[in-house]
Amino acid sequence: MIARASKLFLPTLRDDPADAEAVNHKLLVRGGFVRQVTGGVWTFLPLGWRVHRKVEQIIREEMDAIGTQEMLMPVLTPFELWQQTGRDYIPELFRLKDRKGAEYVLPMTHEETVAFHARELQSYRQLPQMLYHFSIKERDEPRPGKGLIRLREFIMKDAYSFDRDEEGLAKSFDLQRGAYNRIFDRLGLEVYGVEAESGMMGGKESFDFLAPTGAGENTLVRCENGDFAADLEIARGVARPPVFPETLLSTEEVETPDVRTCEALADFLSIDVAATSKAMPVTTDDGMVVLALVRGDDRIEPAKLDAALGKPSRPATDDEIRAAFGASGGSLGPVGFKGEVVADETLRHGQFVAGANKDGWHLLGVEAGRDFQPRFADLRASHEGDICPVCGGKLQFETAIEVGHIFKLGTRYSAPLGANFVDEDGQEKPLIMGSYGIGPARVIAATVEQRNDENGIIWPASIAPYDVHIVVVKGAEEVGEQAAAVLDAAGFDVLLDDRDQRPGEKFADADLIGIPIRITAGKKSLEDEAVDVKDRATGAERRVNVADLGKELG
RNA sequence: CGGGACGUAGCUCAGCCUGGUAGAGCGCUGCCUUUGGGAGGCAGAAGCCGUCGGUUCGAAUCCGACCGUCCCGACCA
Repeated sequence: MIARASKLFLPTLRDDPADAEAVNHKLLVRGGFVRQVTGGVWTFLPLGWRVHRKVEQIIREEMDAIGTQEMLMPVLTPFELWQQTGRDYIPELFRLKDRKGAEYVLPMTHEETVAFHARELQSYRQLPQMLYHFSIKERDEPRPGKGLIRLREFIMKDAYSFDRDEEGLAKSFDLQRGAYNRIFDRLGLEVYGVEAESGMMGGKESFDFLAPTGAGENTLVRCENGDFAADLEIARGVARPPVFPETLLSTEEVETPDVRTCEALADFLSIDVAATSKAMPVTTDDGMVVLALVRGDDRIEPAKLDAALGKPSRPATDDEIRAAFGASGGSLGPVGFKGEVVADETLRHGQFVAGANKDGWHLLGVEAGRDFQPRFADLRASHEGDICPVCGGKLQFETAIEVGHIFKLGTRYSAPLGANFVDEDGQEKPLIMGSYGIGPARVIAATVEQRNDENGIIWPASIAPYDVHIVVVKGAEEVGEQAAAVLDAAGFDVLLDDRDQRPGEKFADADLIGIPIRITAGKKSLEDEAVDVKDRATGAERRVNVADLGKELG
């Protein structure tokens, strides 16, 4: 196939768009791949859509290869289905009414709809089943942005598995996980599969696929020795051991005027900040004030705290703190507090300095179990300097894009929607479900974030919009056409830049667009019926006879 | 939802403080010239200065509200 640049809708830009910060945003807009219509809502222009379809095709092939069947479910969905699963409250859910007043949602994912169809699976003899589709998802995100990373409307491949039991689900899950690894491999993306939080999807186990990039919304924690990787939200790094002061037989009050932070406290007392404790009072959604306690050098990871509490929480207000502690922030501690105390595992052993619940005073030698009775949980956010739980190596932190997420759902959707089957024993049981999502737009964003230089994008061959970009310099039109014809006959997709532009502009556009192979047809090579072939990634250039192009690039 | 920045031609921006005929570069149209890394010349087209309201003889400019975009935070399958 030969596409002529002179005929394409391919609006490249010389400058970065003013409102772009993320690299993927800048380069995809400048390269004429995409345009934003409104916040978080984008059009894929012809060039960008070619990339999108290539990404889809790789996903499609790997889904098909493990027996997942492609279908298509609608966007417009009865609200009732979401009421039945109790997901009708989700703030990100777009809702609308038709002219008769009937209510609909624009779904953010299709568990409800696919479970609705799965009601037609009636016997264990029909299991397992795996279904998928590519379809538009709608999410009323409070803060869309960062180019194609956080969108309000996007296409997702979502697959669903249906099994008779947990064992079957484990097999389906492994099949999908294997397919995901092959997909990311073919996409040329650096991706790490890690344990993850399930969030509002429910279910028991989930696995995130994180692509480390310059822009992103997740943090990938990795051991320098490559034996540990996790999402920061659940990463369990090992904190360094504190240097404790002398052990005390009982707590001692100490006056600490104007000390507001743990660092200041440690300075004031001349002790290791890791030997202090940090109190964070939170209010749960049922109105209880709970004291969360971590080491002075740690920060609380809210996702972990909520998981430990089993319910959402928010920082307590000043009034709530006064009422519960009789002191204000900066001097709070667990000793004497009447409510529940949840302490991080790092506080299990040793004596720490804690607030005395008296403004301007702290307690020395506070010991869990002796001076207060906490419930222990993993609350602390891992941070740089933590130690790998596997090998003791150093943990490294990287910003990452979540490009895929797979879940073991169990009966979370099948039970409320009545998607049951009759098992071998004659009993009716809910289907055991899994769901498996991947967003091509995020794949594209992550690819651009990972593969670019100061001149533009460097696509991997597997998803490049075209295979070869031919730059025709004035006077070499004939050779350019010949080269295009030879490559076309050899099965390559060719972008032929036949525009009436100066060569510099064409080279700049070629670098920006980032097709892996650039061919220049110009006077330099004209006399020997040859062209210059340049590798976008390495910059290596060589001269090839037009007749040999098919063989040389094959 | 909190904090911040911004909104003027297709794009990137100046003008605003100190109110008085709306500007530049790039791009676009025509012609000339040039052609292996975003050339040059001549001539042109192109903007309801985000919207609404207020102040004023007069508002891109001052004031207010709203809308939109981007960033940080909260939130997030």
